Amino acid sequence: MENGVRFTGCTISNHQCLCYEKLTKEEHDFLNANSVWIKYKRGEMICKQGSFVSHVMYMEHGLAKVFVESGSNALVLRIIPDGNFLGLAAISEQQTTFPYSGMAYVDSEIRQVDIKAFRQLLRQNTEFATEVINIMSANSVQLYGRFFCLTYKQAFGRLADILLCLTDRVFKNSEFNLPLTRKELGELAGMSPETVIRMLKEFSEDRVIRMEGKSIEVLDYNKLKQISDTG
Amino acid sequence: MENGVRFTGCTISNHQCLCYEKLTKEEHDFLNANSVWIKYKRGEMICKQGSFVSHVMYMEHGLAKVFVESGSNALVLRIIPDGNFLGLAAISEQQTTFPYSGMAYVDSEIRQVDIKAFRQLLRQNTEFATEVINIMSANSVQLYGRFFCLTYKQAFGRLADILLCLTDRVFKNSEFNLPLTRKELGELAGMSPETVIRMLKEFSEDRVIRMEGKSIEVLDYNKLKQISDTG
DNA sequence: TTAATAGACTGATCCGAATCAATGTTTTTC
DNA sequence: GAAAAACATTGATTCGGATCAGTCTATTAA
Repeated sequence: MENGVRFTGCTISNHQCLCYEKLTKEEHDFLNANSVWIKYKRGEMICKQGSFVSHVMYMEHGLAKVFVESGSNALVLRIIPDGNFLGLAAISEQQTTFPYSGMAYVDSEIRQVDIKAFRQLLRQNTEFATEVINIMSANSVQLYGRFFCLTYKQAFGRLADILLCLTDRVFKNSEFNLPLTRKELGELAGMSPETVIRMLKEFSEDRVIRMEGKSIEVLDYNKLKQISDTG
Repeated sequence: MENGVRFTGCTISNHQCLCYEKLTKEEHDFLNANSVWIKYKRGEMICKQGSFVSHVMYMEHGLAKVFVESGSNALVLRIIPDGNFLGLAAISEQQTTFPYSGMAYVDSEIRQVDIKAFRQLLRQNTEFATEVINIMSANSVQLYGRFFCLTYKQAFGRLADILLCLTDRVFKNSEFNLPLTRKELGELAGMSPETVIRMLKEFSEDRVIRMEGKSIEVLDYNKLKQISDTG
């Protein structure tokens, strides 16, 4: 691949969120005093595109998608596992409304931090601000790759990307029980549910994966990588 | 449109870059002492995806594209007019190489700021850091819209977006002399050069635009907006 | 327990836009 | 100023994947 860069449609930023470690004890207490923790059930909306921003959201544990929608189309920007922010666009003073929606894939617990408190920490603790910049930067780079793949890769390459992302980053296991419908998988890979089904079937027939209802096992990891590269 | 959000494939972030105004006189001098100004001709590479990052780039005057590439495919992330950074991904300590390339559309002058000096200013001046966060945030939001459009809109809608972006934001005039080839226009709108030509011809026949070689005039702005919305 | 509904799957059809091929036109280059 | 190269244009063809329609299956609700 050219320029040492290999793009994938992977939906998870590979940045380890370290910003809380940059806070002093007092700042940490201040943060907690200005936080609430909310539980969401699978399918519940965590934030809604276009609504007013009043807080920053952090995934304590669970799994969620962050997506933009218009009409009947939805595009998943990224998926949020434990220990990540559901996007940080909200920290800009100019951004008064959410530019995306968030929805829980599984039962999840979210920490909401008051936006004013968060911004105050950004102003008073430079290390913290720098770390937040690092996170935003990593998110952007991840999105570039995903953007490229959804624009130029063919369907099977995009689906391979998502399967790799799920094994490598989300479930960290070659076998997993998918908490997503075929339609949701389609939103991730940028294709219709029917195409998802056909592609998965094809992967099964080629012994690249084994599939049984919601359970998926990656049998031939390298082949999947190859499909991702050439697709 | 739902949720008060209207996506366009527009390539320019609508954020006014204010971060230099946040600097003190001394910091400004420090910045200048750590800057060099470089002139690029049309078509010259300003930065190359995958190469080491040593500086932040700021467009003093000119026009450039920032794009990702792999194999023979290129995807324009955004275009950079006067007074904007060519992406800020470089300011993250984790990001040692450029995640994208930059190329001058027209003869341009770029200010290069030493990355260490820039990071120092980020650490010492919180207002400056906050403003940089605002810029990154605006860039992200702009990219979400562009991502959505290139994924879901049809070719004529995407091309309408680009034409609107060129009139409204780049040239700020309903008539302009396009410094881009059809191929470059295609990279912007995410389609092949042939499709660009066919669509432009169709727009001309429908009296939405007037076209004469490199010169384009938008005749029916509202129709173009409508095509952008429904496409 | 049954009805209702959402999701999974299959096959047939259609369409948007890429690709290919060929020609005309403009811009560079020597 | 001629040759070469890059770009613009047009038409024909192909194909990936969406859409549509229908069946089957698994949840969920009454």
